[in-house]
Order: sequence, then structure tokens, then C-alpha cells
Amino acid sequence: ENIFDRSRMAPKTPIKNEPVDLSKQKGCTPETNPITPVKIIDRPQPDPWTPTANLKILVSAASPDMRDREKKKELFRPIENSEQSDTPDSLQYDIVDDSTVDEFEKQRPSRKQKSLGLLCQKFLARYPNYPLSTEKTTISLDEVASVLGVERRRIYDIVNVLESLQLVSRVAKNQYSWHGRHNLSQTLKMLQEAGELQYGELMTSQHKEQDLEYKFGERKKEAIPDSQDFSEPDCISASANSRKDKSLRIMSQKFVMLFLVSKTKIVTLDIAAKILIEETQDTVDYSKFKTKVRRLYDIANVLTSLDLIKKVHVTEERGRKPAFKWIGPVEFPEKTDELRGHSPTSDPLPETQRGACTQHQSSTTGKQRFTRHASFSSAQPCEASRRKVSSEPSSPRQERQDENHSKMINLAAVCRQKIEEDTGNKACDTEMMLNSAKNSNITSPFSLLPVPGDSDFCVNPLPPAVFPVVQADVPSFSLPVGISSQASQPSTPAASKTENGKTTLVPNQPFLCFPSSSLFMLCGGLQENNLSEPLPTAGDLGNRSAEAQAAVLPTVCQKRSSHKCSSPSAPVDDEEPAAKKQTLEHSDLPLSLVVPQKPSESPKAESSPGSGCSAAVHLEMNRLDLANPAAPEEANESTKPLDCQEQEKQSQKKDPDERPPGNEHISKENANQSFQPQYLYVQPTAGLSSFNFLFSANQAPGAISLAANQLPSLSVPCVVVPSAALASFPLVCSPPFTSPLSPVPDCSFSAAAPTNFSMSSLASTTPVFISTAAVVTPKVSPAPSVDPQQPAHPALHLSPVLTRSCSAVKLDSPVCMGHPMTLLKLQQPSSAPLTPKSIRPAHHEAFFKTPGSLGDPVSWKKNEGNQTRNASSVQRRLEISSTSPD
DNA sequence: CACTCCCGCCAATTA
DNA sequence: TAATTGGCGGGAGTG
Repeated sequence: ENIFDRSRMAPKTPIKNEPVDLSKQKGCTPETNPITPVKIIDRPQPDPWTPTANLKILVSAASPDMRDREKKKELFRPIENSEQSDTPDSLQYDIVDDSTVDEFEKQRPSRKQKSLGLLCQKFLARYPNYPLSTEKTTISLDEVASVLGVERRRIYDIVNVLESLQLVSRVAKNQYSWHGRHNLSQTLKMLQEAGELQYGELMTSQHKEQDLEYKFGERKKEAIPDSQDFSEPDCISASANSRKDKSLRIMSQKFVMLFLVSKTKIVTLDIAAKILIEETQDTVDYSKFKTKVRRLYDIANVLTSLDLIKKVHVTEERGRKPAFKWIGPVEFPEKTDELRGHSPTSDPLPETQRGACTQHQSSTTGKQRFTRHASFSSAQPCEASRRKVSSEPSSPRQERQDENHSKMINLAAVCRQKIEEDTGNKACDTEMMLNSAKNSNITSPFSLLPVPGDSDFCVNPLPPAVFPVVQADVPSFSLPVGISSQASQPSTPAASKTENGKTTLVPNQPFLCFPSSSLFMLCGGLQENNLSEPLPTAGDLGNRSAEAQAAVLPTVCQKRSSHKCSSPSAPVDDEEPAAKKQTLEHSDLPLSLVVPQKPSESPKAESSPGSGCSAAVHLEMNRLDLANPAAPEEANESTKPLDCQEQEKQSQKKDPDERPPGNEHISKENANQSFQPQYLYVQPTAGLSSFNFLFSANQAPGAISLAANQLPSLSVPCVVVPSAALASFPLVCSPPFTSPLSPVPDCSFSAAAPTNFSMSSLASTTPVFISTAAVVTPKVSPAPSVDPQQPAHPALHLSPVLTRSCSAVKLDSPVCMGHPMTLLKLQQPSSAPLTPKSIRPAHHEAFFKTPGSLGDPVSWKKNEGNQTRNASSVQRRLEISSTSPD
């Protein structure tokens, strides 16, 4: 009885939600307002008289029941009509009291009727799947919430997921615009590509998925003992991520990626949760896991409403587990770029703002340990900037998305290939995969995919699009593959490994890659034992993942980058396939690297405004892709198919000769121009002699940072690798030129021969790939970055390279330098060989890895309290960016 | 009891 | 400062 009375009263006292709703609602009387009901509290409170009490009462009055009823009505009736009901509803309320109650009870919507999935369907029903391009449908959150009879909070849940798929985009406060599914396939494609980068390995084989769990935890632990670097204060501290990193939006994209990458197209919730959890440290929280699962359900409900997935159950040893099966499109035809309008919307690159973060790592001599040089600052800006910054008032968020997309695209392009694999390395593979996943943050452009032993890899050149320049410009670059200790350090431990190069190498293997355009280098496990050192691998993986994430995440860029190295564990692959070994042999030589020239050429590279920052780039890319591709030019190129061969050819064409003798600089950035330039660089000189630097063009966003600089700078991600370290890598090749280039024997590259490398065979054999992700962050400009994007798509096909392990070497260049030049700076540290490991790796690992937890259920158990909400570990990782202050 | 996941508190962001 | 967003996790509904 009281309740009723109260209900009546309710109108009088304003409840927080009510006012708004009422006003908005169509003329409903306050009393009636169906909307925003407040929750009911059944039990009367002790102090009815307190203000609070009144509120509660009111709330209770508002009770859910009423809402439900309304909802039902609405649901059942055509949407259009829904509004009408209001009035009646009000009546109902009253009525309800008496007679209706029972009825309600019967019909009571029950939870299902209030489910997010159903709500989403109602929401979707309001808008056409394929709206005419001409019509712009704007969505008012308040309106929708009121019409659907739910609180606004729920609408956010829906919209955020839809936004992640580009079905809607935020235009302004309380305003979203409806795009429909026109771009869905493109978005999915991007996600798929990005997903491959990040998670490809993982999902490669499903069985592994299962394994993953175990491995995840265990392996990591094992592998990484050292790696804990993650925890490094720097990293952690740096991150204060905004919550956005954890956002539903991002989770949604990642979740979708998992499906797209999965062969079976079935993803179990727990696995997804584990993968998506980022963890900072070893400890995993059970609570965190639960929370993740909750979110996944939220996302899954929306995706289900979109008919993209459906619920299924998979039975495993442990029993049946909830899972979801992808029932959406699997193949994404190239789409039409045209379709999307190019809308050059005004957003010139929002990304620019975002600084990229870079990190450096130096490799130390003997071991590959990475330390970070750079300080990482969080790139908060990125996110923060995201909304605020976005220059375009119109749609800040979109930008974000775009960014993501772009990144994704880039990444995808870069690394596209998949590797099938798997023969042998189960454990390793999985780990790697896992690691990689975890590491997503990586800045480095390259994404690595771990390849199991056999796989072949091809190196794929970057997609032309991406690095358009390359074709033209790049004459060649060479990469030296073999690394062995050669020169400088024979003795060093590294050397030892390398010494043979072969043997050791073999195991670890590495990879290489080189896209024609830029350079890439990567390496697999450095250490002699691969096993022992996780570093490389992890790093690689991490990088990849990082990038991917970056791509995914909007803000991302900066943040993530920081973590490049993974220290840990990633175990490199243990075994390498024979093939690898072969390759390894080659490796003896030190790498030389290729590098695009920096300065001179730089213009290209850096240049493009867009290119500058990786982050920016990504973003841009996204836009382009999604929104509009702006970069037509590239697109053309992009179309090109790039095969290694082709690339090679191209490169050849350009000029093999060009390579400067000096090893290092060969610049090739070419391609990048619009893109991010990617480079590889090695410096033999001076103190560094032993070290090589590598830069990837694309660094992960994180890697670069540039924040402030006005410099067009880019951040180049670089990695310094001790020569020794390199040794382990088998080779690097740039696909393109195989033949033309110097005639080097496959493998051999001596350090000396900077110029050329031949890698002919290598490439194929090599297990690893590297992709570059270029990153540049340009904060700057707005520019034109766009181009890259389009190409990217095509690129995707092409590119890809992956490697798995590489990371060891990588470093981030902490600084952003606009040009390669900067790299030099990095060198300084050189004297000591550094290994990256410590530095970021941790993050990487952390990143996907679910804490061992997966492995250990036990561990999960409560830790809740710990974290602060603020920073999610993941974010932290991401964030880490180096700031290069200077 | 396990699985789902609604609900809404309240912090982070924005306006 | 107020409003908007949205992370988060308690705990309720379902089976």
C-alpha cells in the first residue's frame, strides 16, 4: 500500500532521473513518466522523513515493474507507436495497483525481457540496417532511453558496442549518428586484420586455445621470470590510463577480433576474458576476471542482436563452457573503398594530437636485456586528448575509432600474413601467441607472429599502399641478416649464441622481414637458448600485439607503445624448424641494416604529416578506411599485390645499387611517406659498433611519442640491438629484392655489406616475419596522413610479415625523433649493450597474458581490492610511452 | 550452484 | 560546477 502512495508522491519529489525524463518526454505528466524509473526499494526505510528516504520511496514507486510493463508494451507494439503509450502508461500505473498487479506478475517481464539483447533489438529496430546515404539519422540518447523505457546507462552499453563496429558514431553530447551496416564489412575486415596481428597466432589452432589457458599462465610465468619487468614502475606509473582503454568499445573490438581470427569461429567466454584481461602483474584477480566476463556478456548480447554471433556451448574437460559462435560474415571482400564516401571530413588527423610514445630499449651486449632508456611518460594525452582534443568538435569519438581503425589497418597491412603452422611448437607457439597477444602494446611496427617452425613465411612487403614510396623510392634496402656476433663482439655472450649463428640461431629464430618499403628487421629469439631468453620473443609479440591494440584502441597509441619489449618470456620458439635452421645459417652475418635514409629522405618519411606519428597514422588510417579514404593515391598502389616477389622486383627495379655502402643508411623510407616511414637502421659505428639499431617505421603508437614536439617528428621506434643479439636472427630479408640486390648469398650478410642483402631464399624459409608497423606519430599534423590508409587495405594483403619472436631486440626508441637521425641519439647508450628485456617487456607480457591465473585458478581468488580502478593494468601498459621530453 | 547479466553507484570526462 | 559517460561489481533471476 505504501508503495502505491509513494508512487503517487513520487512526482512531487524530484528524483534524479525523473526530472530530465519528464521534461523530455513528450508531454507526459510527471507522474506518468514511464521513463527513467527509479529503482524501487521495497522495504520502507526507517526514516521516511529524511530526504533520502523520500527519494527512495519515490524510487520505489517508480518501480521497475512499471517500467517493465511499459517496456513490454513498447516492445510489443511497433516502435513508432511507442511514444504514444506514455500517457496510457501512466494510467496503468495507477491501475496497476489494484488489478494489474497480478497480471504483471504473470507477465512480468522477467529478466529476459529486460535484457540488454532485447533492448538492443528494440534499439536496432528503430533504425534501418542500410540507411540511405542521404539520410542522416541522429540518435538522441535521451530520446531513445525514454522511448525504450530504460535508463540511459543501458543505452550507452548498446551504443558503445555499436560504435566499436562503426554502426553509429558519436556526434556530440547525447547525439549519435546512425550509420547502419554499410561499413560493417569493412570494419570487420579491419578488425580481422588487426586481430590477426594480435591474436592470430593464438587462434591459429583452436586446440591451442585451450592450451592457451594453461600455457598462458604457466608459460608466461616460466618464461618470464625475468621479465617481470613489466612491473617496472615506470611503466606502471606511467599509465594512468584513462578508463577508456578498458572501455566496452575496445573490448568489443577485441572480442570481435577473436572471432574473426578464430578458425572455428567459436570463442569461449573465459578464454576471451583471459585474453582481454590485461594484467599487470602476475597476480590475477578473480574479480577482474568476473568483471570481464560480465562485460563480455554485455557485448555478446549486443552482438547477438546484430546477428553476428550466437551463443553455443563447448564442452571441455572441465565441463561445458559458455561460448559464442560467429555467425556473421567471414569473408570480407574488398570492399569498396568507394563505398565509403570519402569523406574527408574535416578531421584532419585528430591523431596528431596524440603523441606517440616511444620507448627505447637498448640491448645490452651479452644479454639481451632491454632497458628502457626513455622515460615513459604516459601519454595521457592521447586519450585525454581524444575527446577534448579532437579538433573536430563534431565527432571526437569518431576520431578515436578512426584511429583505431587506421591502426588496425596498418597493422593488418603490415603484417598480414597468417601463418599456419604449427607443427611443432606447441608450447612455444602457444606461448608465443599468448605472449604476443599479451603484449599487444608494442609499439614497434612490426608485429610479430610467432611462427611455428615450419611455417613458411613469406615476407611480405608492406602493402604498397602503406608505403607507397617504397616502390618508387626504395631502391633497396638490405638487411643483413645474419648477425652474428661478427664483428664486434665475438666474445660476448651473444656471440656465443650467435657464433655459430647457426645453431643457436636456429632455435630461436627469428625472422625477418622487410618490406620493400621500409625496412624491417626482426629477430626472433636472441639468445642462444632461445628458451632462456624470452626476451625477444616476447617482445616481438608484444609489439605486435601492441600495435594491434593500438590499432584497436583509439587512444591507444601513445600509451601502448611503451611496452615494447617484452621481456619475458616469450619463449622463443624453441624449436625451429629445419628450415629455420637453414636460414639461420645465413645469419652469421651481422646485420646490417637498412635504413632508410633518414634525413635526407626523411622528408618523405616524416613527412607526411600523417606519417609522423604512428599514432596519428593509425588514426588516420582508420578514418580513411572507415570514413573515407582520403588517400587515393596510395590506394592505387595499394592495390598492387605485393608479394614478396613482387616486392622484390620492385625493389630491384629501383635500384639495387643504391644502397649505400655505409650500411646504415640506406634509406628507404620511401614508402612511407605518407605512411610512416619505416626504417631500419643499424648502426655499426662507434661505440655502438656492436649495436644495431632498428627502427621500424611503424612503431606502435606507443613507441613514438612525440608529443610535444613540433617537429614533424616521428617517433621512430628503434631498437638497438647488439650485434650479438642479432646474431641470433637468421635473417632479414627484404623481400623485394632478392635477386637484384647484391648477390649475396642468401644468408650471408656480413655486417659489412650493408648495402645489400640478399635474402633470397631466406625469406621463404624464415620462420619469422616481421611486420612493420609504422608508426609515427605525428602529432602534428593533420595532414595528409590519410593516404596511408587506403593503401592499407590493400596493403594488408600484401604485407605482412610477422615474426614471432623477435622482440628481443627491439627497443623503442624513446624518443621521437622525427627522423631517423634521432636514432642516433639513441645510440648513445650504446656502449653498453642493452637488452631490451627489462624495459617494457613486462608490459607486454602483461598484456594479454592473463595472469597465470588462467593457469591457476587459484590465484584468481580475490585480489580485488587492489587495483584502483584508475589504471587498468592494461592501460598502463599501453600508456607507457616514453616521453621524450626533450 | 553456476551462469547470466541487470542495475545503478559513483568516478572520470565533458560541457 | 553540472551533466554526460561509462567502469564496475553486487547480487538477483534462471535453469
